Amino acid sequence: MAANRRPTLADVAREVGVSAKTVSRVLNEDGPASARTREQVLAAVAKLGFQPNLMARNIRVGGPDTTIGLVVPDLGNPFFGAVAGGIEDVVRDRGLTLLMGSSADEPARERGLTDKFLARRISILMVIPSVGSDHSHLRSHRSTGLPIVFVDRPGAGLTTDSVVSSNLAGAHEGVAHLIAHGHRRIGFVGDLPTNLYTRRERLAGYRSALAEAGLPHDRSLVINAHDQHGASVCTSRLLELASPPTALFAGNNIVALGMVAELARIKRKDVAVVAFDDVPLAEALEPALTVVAQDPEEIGRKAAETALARLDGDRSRARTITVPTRLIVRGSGELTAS
Amino acid sequence: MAANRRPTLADVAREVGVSAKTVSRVLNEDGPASARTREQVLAAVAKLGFQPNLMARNIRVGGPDTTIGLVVPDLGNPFFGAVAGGIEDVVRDRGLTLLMGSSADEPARERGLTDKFLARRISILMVIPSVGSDHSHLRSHRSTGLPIVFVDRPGAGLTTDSVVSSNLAGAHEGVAHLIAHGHRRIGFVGDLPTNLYTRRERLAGYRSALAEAGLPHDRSLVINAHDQHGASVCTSRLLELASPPTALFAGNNIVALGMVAELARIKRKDVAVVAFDDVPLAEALEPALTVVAQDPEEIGRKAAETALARLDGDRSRARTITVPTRLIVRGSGELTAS
DNA sequence: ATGAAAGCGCTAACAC
DNA sequence: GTGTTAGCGCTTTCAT
Repeated sequence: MAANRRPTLADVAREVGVSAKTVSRVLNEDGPASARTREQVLAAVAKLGFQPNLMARNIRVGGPDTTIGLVVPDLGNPFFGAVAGGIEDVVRDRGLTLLMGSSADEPARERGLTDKFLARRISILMVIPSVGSDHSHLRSHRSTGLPIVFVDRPGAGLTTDSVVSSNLAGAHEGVAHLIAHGHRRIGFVGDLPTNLYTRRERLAGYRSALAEAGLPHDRSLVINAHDQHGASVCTSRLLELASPPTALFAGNNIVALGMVAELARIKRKDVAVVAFDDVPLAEALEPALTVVAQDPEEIGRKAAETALARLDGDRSRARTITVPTRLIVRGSGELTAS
Repeated sequence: MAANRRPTLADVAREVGVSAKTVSRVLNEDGPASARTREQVLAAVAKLGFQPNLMARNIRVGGPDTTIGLVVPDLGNPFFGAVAGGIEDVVRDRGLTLLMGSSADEPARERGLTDKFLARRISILMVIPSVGSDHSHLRSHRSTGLPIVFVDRPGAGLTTDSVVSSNLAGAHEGVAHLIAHGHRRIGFVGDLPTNLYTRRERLAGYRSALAEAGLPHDRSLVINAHDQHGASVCTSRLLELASPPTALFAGNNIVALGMVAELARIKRKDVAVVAFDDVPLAEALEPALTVVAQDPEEIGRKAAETALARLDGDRSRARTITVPTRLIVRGSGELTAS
């Protein structure tokens, strides 16, 4: 009972008293088959509980496997979960299945995952690149016709399609919102590492908004954190400056959580806040949190659509698709500067 | 340039002037190989950009594929993302990769995914069962030695391992907390459909806490919602009753979001609340949200450990592992009844 | 309408 | 230390 072999095509054929090829024909609705044969085969399949071995099929047919490899930094981060959901929505109809792994933003783990995926002959590769990753090794795969899409951040060493949020414009809009309410000293708490693409773009948006308003750029107001707790520490540190900011901009969802938690802890409702990326319960906070919302599902969908187009023969040059962000005004950004 | 064939073992062998088996030996560190041969082979592998075809290998070796199939209801729900992360943490060292798909809680989609996974000859199957699914068709696979684990909810029609939260005890503890603060009319907003395992268990916990305190069970105080908005509607409906509850219990994280959002919207800070499942920013709310926290990563880890033990030959009878919940008191449950 | 033989890319089993 | 043969489970090609 323990380790029974699974039945094969040959087993089914033997059961019916027919050749393997005939069974194959019935199951794939390939060539012709008499009604009687078809019935018998189907009956035997059901009886034996036969399920075709997809790997064996793929190997013979030679085409890629019907999977799509996706590398994310962290499976637990809802942002990436939403991206994955968007991808799945689009590829489901094509019969593609998601192969997923998390890189912890470490290039070595990212490389290990992509190598494994490639060894499986995936149909599409999608990567949210880790900081410091180099992707030139993927060139030979691209030239084999494998669609590769970088998601959320651009890759390095390989020219291919990518899908990102309007990070710079979104941050600009959020900071401009604060400036419009009279703030002149605005703190920025960003991601780590500091050369992370999204952090650089959003910081650039922060700076451009300041420049547009003719405000000076004070480096002491820019600080970075790796996790939620770090963001809390950064927040209190900024507020303890000799000349503290009257408003804060959070560079991502995790930072936003830490920042809001810290402001609640020290009961500071007078500090204006705008966060990049929406968070649950933003409306229930006091004041309700104003955010620059991303659309992770849409990012996933666009990435999937692009990759499928490539699979269908689209040979146009690599594009970068920008998914717009949206300022959702809820109150926390409208506190006026003292 | 477009659809170049990927190099095979034979290509590498030809390049070096050696047999395919020798290349295989070098790459898998199987049998012996002279230092010189090894070098030449490695050089050729690098030159041609050869990557072994894992599917071909698997088919020959006959063992299962080094993947683990995971069906979740919704990729975007952070609870399931955290479960997936816990699983990955445990199986990574064994070289197993996650194959994931979302069922939308529809039995047909769940079945489609498991069938696809099984056709790929996965090493382990993990399912968060949809309401109404039947799993008796998996019996033949179990008897082939495939470890199957139900996660978060028990499956139907198949006796196998499962890992769940202490739903009943957790809900009991949360409701008892409210009772201890003088509440006698406590509303319960649960999941839909009403026969969902987690809802039934948590409702049972709610009832047992009432019974323990000698409180009557008023059916009009129990109501259900499918999504966040529905939970908001349920919340206001409960509060509009002729004899409204003074405290509310939220049956899951999504319901909690809707409930808290609604209470904030109508500015009711006098209603005590305890939620099942933690939510981000619970500490930053006013009052801070008291929750019965689950540990999704631990659920994932336990499920993975159980499955790996089965893979390693554990033939003991099927177990149900219960991962404890933890009451986190933050304030919202301590409002005393008027 | 069906079957036989060959072969996809790889490795097990046996040579030498 | 290395090569040969056979064969995993399936499909292609060509017969019949």
